[in-house]
Amino acid sequence: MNYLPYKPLEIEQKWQQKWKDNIFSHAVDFSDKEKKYILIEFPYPSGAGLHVGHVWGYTMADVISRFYRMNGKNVLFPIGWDAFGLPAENYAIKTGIHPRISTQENIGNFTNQLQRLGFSFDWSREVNTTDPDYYKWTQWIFLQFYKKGLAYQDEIPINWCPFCKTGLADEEVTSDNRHERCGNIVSKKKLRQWMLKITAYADRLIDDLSTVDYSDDIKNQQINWIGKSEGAYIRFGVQSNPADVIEVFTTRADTLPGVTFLVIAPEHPLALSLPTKEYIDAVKDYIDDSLDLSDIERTDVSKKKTGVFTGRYVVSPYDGSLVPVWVADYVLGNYGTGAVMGVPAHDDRDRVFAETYELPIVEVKDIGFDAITKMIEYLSEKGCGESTVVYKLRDWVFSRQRYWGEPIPIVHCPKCGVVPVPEEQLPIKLPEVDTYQPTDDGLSPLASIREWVEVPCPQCQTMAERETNTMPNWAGSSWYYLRYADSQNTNEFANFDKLSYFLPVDLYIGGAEHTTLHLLYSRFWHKFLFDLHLVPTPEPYAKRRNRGLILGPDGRKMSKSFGNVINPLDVIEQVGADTLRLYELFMGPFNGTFPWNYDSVRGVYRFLERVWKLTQDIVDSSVDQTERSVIIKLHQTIKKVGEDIGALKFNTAVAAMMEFLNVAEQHKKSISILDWSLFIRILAPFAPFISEEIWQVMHLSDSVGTIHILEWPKYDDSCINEDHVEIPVQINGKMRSTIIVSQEESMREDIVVSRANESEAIQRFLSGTNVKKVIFVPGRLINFVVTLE
RNA sequence: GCCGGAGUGGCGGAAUGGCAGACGCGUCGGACUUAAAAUCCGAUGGAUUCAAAACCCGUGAGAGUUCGAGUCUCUCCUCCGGCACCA
Repeated sequence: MNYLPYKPLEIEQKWQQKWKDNIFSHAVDFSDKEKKYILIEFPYPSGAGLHVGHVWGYTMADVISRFYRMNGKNVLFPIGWDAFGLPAENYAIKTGIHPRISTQENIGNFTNQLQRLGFSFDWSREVNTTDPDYYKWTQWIFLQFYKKGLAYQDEIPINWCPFCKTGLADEEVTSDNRHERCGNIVSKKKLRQWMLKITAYADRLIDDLSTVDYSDDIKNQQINWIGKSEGAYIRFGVQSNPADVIEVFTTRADTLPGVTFLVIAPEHPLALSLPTKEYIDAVKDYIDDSLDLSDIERTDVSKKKTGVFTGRYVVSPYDGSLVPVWVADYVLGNYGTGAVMGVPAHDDRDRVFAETYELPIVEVKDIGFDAITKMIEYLSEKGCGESTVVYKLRDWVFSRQRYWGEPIPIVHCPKCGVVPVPEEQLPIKLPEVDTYQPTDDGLSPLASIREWVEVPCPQCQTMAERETNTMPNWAGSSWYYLRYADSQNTNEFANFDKLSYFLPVDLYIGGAEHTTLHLLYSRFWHKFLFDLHLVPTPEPYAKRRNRGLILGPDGRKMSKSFGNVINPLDVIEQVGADTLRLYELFMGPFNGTFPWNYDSVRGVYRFLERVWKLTQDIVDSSVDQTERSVIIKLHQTIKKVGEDIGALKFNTAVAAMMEFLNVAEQHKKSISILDWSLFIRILAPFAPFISEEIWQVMHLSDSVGTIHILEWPKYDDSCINEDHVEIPVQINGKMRSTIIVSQEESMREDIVVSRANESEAIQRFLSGTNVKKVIFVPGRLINFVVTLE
């Protein structure tokens, strides 16, 4: 016959237009239906446009959302823009184009691309972190942190380029500690910063992981990141001046008798005041040198251990012996107390240090868990120490010296000090500036807008100054999933009842790179809001899975510099969005890593084209009855695809549909339109465009309604099982033959055994042996355990 | 070094402890075509064999548990991801 050709671009363009303001993808507040909240990490709308990695994650979430809708659920599947960030600001520095303008353009571009892919987002709930109506609430939440004492200021070293005179983000610093733009060595500069006290939630962030369904690798990574370790503080008095005390942290208090030296970090408060006259110059030089080193260099394992003696001794609280104090950069200032006791016999790093400087090594006999307990008891009695818990997790540096972020709603008053902006004055909007370059002394570009900075103090009306730091771009993404529940609310960040209906998120899909930052930060914010009774659940995400990584065709990570980036739009131009969606799902399992393969894209295109053609055969022959073998395969496929979607096994779901097509093509003259339409329905969540076209245009149904609100087909159990099954026959566990029996017969041992014995091949293998045992797995297999006669 | 994850055909991958290699790609052969592309049909883990049947070997290596191991246990190797002088 003459087939109507499959023209994906025409079909997709048509439906894309019609779906623009579809409402079947809108979630309903307080519906009687069961809700399902499917969340994807909202994108940063970069100038480069959508990435194939986005497409993969979003397609999986879209399939699930469509599947749940067809199963009668009220699905919330929202989208928004994480639009503050460094690239837009750097672009503005380079071109002078306001970040708001370029961001708006990029959002328009992303929107088109997402719609082109047929994602069934609820566009009525779109959020944008740079919208003052949105960041008003980001600022508001900050004020709540401030009021509870969880937002505070501290002097924190930042990356500083002395040549450009700007502060730098970590990602602007190359691995050899240079500014990526100008190539100059980056140093550290201490600046006043706002901090959020995430450490106050460290225990709960660990403990509550047991209440959520995150994959084990995610849980482990978060636990290791928080890095809880139990140990003890031990205090050593300085010999020359017992008022000075050096406190160390150790997890091995039992090794205290083996202490032969003490090491303090170059950043330690006593590092400059402790040394004797004789040693002070050497110590100063050493500290200057080590502070020039980057963290990466300091913590490089291959680096030689260096240090310098202070000329001072402390007194061991264990036996009163004198212990020399050294300064060395292998001890970090920001972990524990910035000081450690050197026990070279029981710690590798201490041993290397001791060997380098020829310090004594003393072994401790009585070590272990009990010894630790005894030692801590002994120390607490003497008042020289106590048990404690420390964390690797540090408080969150929450300010940036940047323009393109949420202004921190604080006023600094010469009389009143730090004054929070009254809530009714929110949002504090970003002012227009002439230049986006940070100032020479490392302040945000906002600092030079005097008419914005100078405001009367909200408390005493004295002229005061606004905080000019902005928030990091993790701020807006820490609570966006809450806003989706009630995105238009002007009185509160979201209505509690609506939150109670939609929360928690049932499935959160995103990239592994956000496991320890965004995911942890947003859990922290959520718990804080929970404590204020503003959100209904202690955890935001009931289930989290990280998607894997798509590599370039050359097997390397996609990167501009390798020239191996696949642009999803190019793929769509060639084969259409349905093929792109299906291909990415088919590539491999949810969290795997695989290279792009053009030829395999072709294979998926062929599949859709064959579906298209076969539809015409089936409509053309218009039979009422479907061949039994096709019915069986159809119902097996409905079952398999439904189960696979629930288990996030999209690759095998697609494979199952391909298998069905292979069977169906063998019997194309004996498939009813009705049965075929069931197959098109299960294809619909995966390939929404071609399914809709087949449904509405190719007369599979009299209905003109969209296929995407139809019920997911039910499979018939009586159609799942084949009439006859092939049972493998094993001898001593080795497959020797198979027999074919009916479904009922396959469940009966006596019949299967006698049929097996009838088989020629089996008789040959059994001759000359004694059957010692028969293992029978009903419906599955028979195994004769034999010995030679 | 530590913590995760993974090693299966030429490639991506599939397999509740039960017929290893589903599905797709590629390759080979054939049909159609003046020809090519596209499409369709068939074959496709390896060894052995003129060929077929049959048999043998095969899931990183080695042991173990089991009637039976890609799957479970132990030891080792390799790769990927994350963290790392964290006391």
